[in-house]
Amino acid sequence: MNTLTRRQREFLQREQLFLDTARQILRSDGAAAFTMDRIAAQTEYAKGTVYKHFSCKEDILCALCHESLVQLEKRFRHALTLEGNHREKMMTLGTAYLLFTHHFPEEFDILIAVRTNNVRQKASPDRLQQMLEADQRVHDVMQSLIGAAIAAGDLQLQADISLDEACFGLWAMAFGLLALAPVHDKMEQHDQMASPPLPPIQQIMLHQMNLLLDGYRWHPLSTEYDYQASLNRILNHMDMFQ
Amino acid sequence: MNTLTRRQREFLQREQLFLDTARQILRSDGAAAFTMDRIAAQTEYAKGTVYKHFSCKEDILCALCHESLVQLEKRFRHALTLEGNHREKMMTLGTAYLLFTHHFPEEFDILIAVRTNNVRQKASPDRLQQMLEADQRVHDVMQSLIGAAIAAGDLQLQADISLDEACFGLWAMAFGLLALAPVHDKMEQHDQMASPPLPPIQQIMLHQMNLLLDGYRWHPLSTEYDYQASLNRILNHMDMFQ
DNA sequence: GCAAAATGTGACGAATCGTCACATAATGAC
DNA sequence: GTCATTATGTGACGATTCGTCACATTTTGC
Repeated sequence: MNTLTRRQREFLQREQLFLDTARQILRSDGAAAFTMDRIAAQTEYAKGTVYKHFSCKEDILCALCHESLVQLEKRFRHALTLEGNHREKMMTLGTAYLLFTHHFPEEFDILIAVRTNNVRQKASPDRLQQMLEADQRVHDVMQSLIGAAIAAGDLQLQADISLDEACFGLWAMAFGLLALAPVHDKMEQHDQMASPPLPPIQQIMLHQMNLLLDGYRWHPLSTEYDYQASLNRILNHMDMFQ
Repeated sequence: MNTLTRRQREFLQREQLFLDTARQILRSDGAAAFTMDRIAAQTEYAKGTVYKHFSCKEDILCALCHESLVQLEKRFRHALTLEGNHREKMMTLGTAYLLFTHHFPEEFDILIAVRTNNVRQKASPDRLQQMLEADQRVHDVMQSLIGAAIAAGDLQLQADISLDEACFGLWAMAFGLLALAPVHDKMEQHDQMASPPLPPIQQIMLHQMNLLLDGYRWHPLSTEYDYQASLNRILNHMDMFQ
């Protein structure tokens, strides 16, 4: 038996409806079309009702971001089930992140926008906290993998680097690559039409992660193992998320 | 003799006044106070006049971003004059970036916001192009350093990694670290009050760059040289920018 | 069946964007 | 110097969107 009353359940359901609608608007018509009125109109509720759930627009953004992070966590957890060594699993995490941002560029835009003070100041503390916790859970998946690699002897962190810091560094690298990739692509296109096309972001990510992980001395090193060859297996493994 | 007429000069001067004012508003009162009306009022021009210069709000953002990138380029060029090996110079670039973002967090917020499609779609193509070019010039500084390191034999890129890609990877790492650092700090604070304080972002950046550059096999490696000891020298060198 | 509490509404004021018809000033031809 | 033409400057305006609130409706508990 459910511990919630019908009304409470309805409330939660409605909240979900608002979020689903908001996300759909964002995906199909972009950030410009993302207005409170539009959400209200499309769900056939009044705007006041939307505000019963969310303190402001940025609050919805944070809620969406929270959901995205949950999605990402799901993908990350699946990524860890890949058959392979720990470093391949780490690469799978990177790939999962990459696929996610490419499939839902608008969502990734939110993940970026949420980094600015402006958004964070407006959103409600509760929602912000929830988001941080989801963020933490994503990190936890990475941490568990790094921990496993250490336990298995594939990796040995330098004394002055904590597990958390290692995790943060890898995360930041992936985020930076994905956030800057679109612009980088554009610059390349403008610069030189005739030159060979830049290796796609996927290739870049493989390279850069290999370099960073080699820096960590995470075995087997890229000189000892053909990670390029793992790529198809990894992509196959993540295929179920389209 | 100036090739511009008085009016053209006045026009440019006024444009600069608008930009300076916009930046000042942003720094002192934050993004929320950043409105076209406010800029017009504070410069004692009419709003229409502002729109004679900028197609929209996002256009100003891009112009500010452009200026910030020019600033950054200046600091980067100074960073290269450090006495030391090439890798220390690269670390100085990272430090310059870090100091810049810490001194002007609002400006960095712009640099982040400008990554989202929403902003890029609204800004005028001209302004966007200008910004990309400034971005490119910053990259060029990095590239020249990497090139010098290669020429000096400190670094040898793998065959499948272009100079441009290497540059992009380093840039992305730094950007990611700096963009995510504030949130990371907050998460740490929430999680565990009693634990030792996280190494500040400066320390993290040193570590992560060391790891990545070790991955590149950029000599001298962090195991062969005490880069921790270089830090003060680097900070001193960049002191002139406060 | 009714009072109190919870929920839902949409008109409203405020803020801001970007435009435009008109005002004012500068320029240059004569 | 005058005047037509061009360039520049203005701020009222319509449109959009945010977030609020007094009131309407529904549900709940008794």
